[in-house]
Amino acid sequence: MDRIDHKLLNLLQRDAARTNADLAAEVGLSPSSCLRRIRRLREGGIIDRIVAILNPAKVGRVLKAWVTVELKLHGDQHMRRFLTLATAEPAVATAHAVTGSVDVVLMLHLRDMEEFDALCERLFRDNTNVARFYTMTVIRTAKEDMTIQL
Amino acid sequence: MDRIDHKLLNLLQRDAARTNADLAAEVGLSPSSCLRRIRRLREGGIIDRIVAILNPAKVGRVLKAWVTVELKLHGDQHMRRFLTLATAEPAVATAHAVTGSVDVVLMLHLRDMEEFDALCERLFRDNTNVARFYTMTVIRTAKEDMTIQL
DNA sequence: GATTACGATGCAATATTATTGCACAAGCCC
DNA sequence: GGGCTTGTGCAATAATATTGCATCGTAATC
Repeated sequence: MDRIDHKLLNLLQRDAARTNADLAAEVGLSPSSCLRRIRRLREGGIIDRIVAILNPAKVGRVLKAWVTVELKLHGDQHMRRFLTLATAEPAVATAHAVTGSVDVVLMLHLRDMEEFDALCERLFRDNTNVARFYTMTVIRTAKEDMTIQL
Repeated sequence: MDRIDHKLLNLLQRDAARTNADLAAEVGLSPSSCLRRIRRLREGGIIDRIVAILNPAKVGRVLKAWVTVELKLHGDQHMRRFLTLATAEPAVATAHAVTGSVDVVLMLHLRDMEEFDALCERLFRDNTNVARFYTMTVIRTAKEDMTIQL
């Protein structure tokens, strides 16, 4: 993991559709060396996967929201059960168990408020283990990378 | 945007490194047709970009945390200024202005607590416009897709 | 109902790109 | 220095993407 690897990772996090020859030129290597480095990064699990990022608005997911959740019962079983419920929902993009004033943080990608309402019904109101939840609707997205600057 | 497009998008969100022939077989199309669909999806902006997702732990970003921020002054200028500060930080993965009990939600990818401390110093304590901030450290990640199920 | 126009499809040819074998050079340990 | 490992570039090869073209199905128009 030297300087060139870092450079490659930064480039690939921005655009992984470029040709290998292109990348090689930018980092100052021959295509074959460059390819071998990238393969090493993939096989070593440094690069977890290559994915397509969709434009949420163009596929009808215009609303984004954070929801923080307080559970009533905090045992591992109860936490696990709630997380299972949450991850099963297509609208739930991320679900994390956290420390702090709440127990779970969810990120939602929604079509409209109706979908949100339905989701709440399933996830919060029916489930007796949710003590309280706080919704934060996104007004503006200033940054949204899964990128890790190296 | 028919059934096949949806299928392609779902597959590409999971793994965009597959060969076109592979994808074509899975959705039941010839390679050429499949390729033309994918190109249309890219050119139409449905597919925003293709990126490499790194394994945070393998590049030394072992801590993940959410921080919700309350600002003192809520004008557009002040909001904008804070978001600019935040997005400039490499450790800040996402930054959103939101409605609700707080004004901004940040997602952080951190090396260690020292980095967190330094970040707080720059972003929260020095900046007089932050009234309060709440840190939620991630214990467990149950789901973390940027994927949008279609 | 026939006809036209349009878009999507598959096949085959071609162009691009990834991949591998190999020889060489740099760094490192003994 | 000698042997070892690791990374490199070049050139040949394999794999893959891309394009041109004929065809098919569908829907709109007359």
